[in-house]
Amino acid sequence: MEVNKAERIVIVKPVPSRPTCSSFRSVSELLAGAINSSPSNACFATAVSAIRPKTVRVKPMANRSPVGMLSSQTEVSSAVSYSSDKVLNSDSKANVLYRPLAKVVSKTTLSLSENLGNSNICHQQALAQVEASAQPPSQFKYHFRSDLSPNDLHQNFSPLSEREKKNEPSKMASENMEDDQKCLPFNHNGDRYSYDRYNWRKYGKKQVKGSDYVRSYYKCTHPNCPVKKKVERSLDGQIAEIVYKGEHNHSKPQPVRRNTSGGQGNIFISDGTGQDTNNPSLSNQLNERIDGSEGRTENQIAVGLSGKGLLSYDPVAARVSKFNVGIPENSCGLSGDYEEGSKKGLEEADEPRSKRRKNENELGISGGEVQAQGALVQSNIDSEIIGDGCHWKKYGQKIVKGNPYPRCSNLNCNVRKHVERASDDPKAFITTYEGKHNHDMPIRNTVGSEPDSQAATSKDKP
DNA sequence: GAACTTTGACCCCTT
DNA sequence: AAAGGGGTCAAAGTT
Repeated sequence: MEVNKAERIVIVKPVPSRPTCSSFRSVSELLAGAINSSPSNACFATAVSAIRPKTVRVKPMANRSPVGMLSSQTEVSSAVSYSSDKVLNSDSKANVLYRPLAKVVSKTTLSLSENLGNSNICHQQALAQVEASAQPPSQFKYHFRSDLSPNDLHQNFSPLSEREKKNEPSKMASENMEDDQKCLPFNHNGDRYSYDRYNWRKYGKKQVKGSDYVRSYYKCTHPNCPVKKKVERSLDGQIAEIVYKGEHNHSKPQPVRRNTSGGQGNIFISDGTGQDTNNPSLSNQLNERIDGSEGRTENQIAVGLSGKGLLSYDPVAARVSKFNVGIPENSCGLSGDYEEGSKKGLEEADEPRSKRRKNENELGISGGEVQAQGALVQSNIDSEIIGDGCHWKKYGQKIVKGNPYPRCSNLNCNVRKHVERASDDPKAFITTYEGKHNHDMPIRNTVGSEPDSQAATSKDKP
């Protein structure tokens, strides 16, 4: 990878602000609405919490970067985000990492995914994004954002098998809440798995100066493992950024395979080939992507994820893949850090931690992974109306310097959307938004679009 | 009582 | 050299 030291690395870190929403609804209402209402319900997005960058933090990283930090800026930058036409070069010090604008998973998508009966859509998308960005980075920084709460997403993407067992809509909300706990990524030892399948222990928490973010510090619980990660979350618990540091000196915790009566796998993907999972292909994907984004020296993974977009693992994921409804184009409610995201959901679920832990122990897959899986319900990128509910017109395309990803810039009103995708994998893509819509979103009635909406914009609408 | 999180304080690095 | 902020520690609190 080519290194351009003349350039500087700049991380633009917007500070989120909440758009006002005249029609607030309770979580249960949202859930109910997501489950029962039609896909075209534009209000869903409105109801979903959203974070929109209000200001930006420009943080020169060159000096502070640990060894190897951002050394593969190419992947990082390109994979994460863009600033207009600035080409983000590898190790470039001039790279600009934009924190993607908050996005909302449209009701349409939720409905669709529900129809598909899987919870992997978002997860796959996340994986795709990660994969797209997961070049051999020494430093990784993923930026995913979503406006869905763990419950929001999870509720709507609950596993098919789970739904099949539940016939009473009125109970779905509460039961799904419970499912959240059941789907916590914990290993058999009770240690908490993150989406990355490592175990983390929180050792610190701080309010990020000059922003609304709260930063949590985690250490890998594996003995002598030097890996740490810090997770930034907005006040409402949404994960804004995850940064990994260090290299694991051990393999990922071995998953415990369990089968429950409901046919819920709750299985962790093995470190190897993934053959011991219900979905080998998926497993491979996960491993590849996860491996590609983690465990590298001084990796900095700022994953734009939705701490709230948690989903339970659905062994039926394979089914989802079959549907492959479309090409993901954005980061829907991702849970790069399942641990973080799930926590919020758990707290909201108001369930005793002891119980949570118990449930957690029964699970092997991280919600983040699942969530990413679920992100695949997307429309084609070149569609005039993309999943974010807005019209987009492709006005350019270029090969990102330093990597093979073509980059498209869609222009609409004041908003630009950059979509980066791997040439060899149409599912691997990174979407970055710039600017703010100055108009209402077109109303769609079609199912099949995806959750690629910009939260604030959507929320401002009635 | 164990395990984990929270939180204030401290240390160190950067500016 | 001083101030400010980030990262870490460790006691207290929570489940």
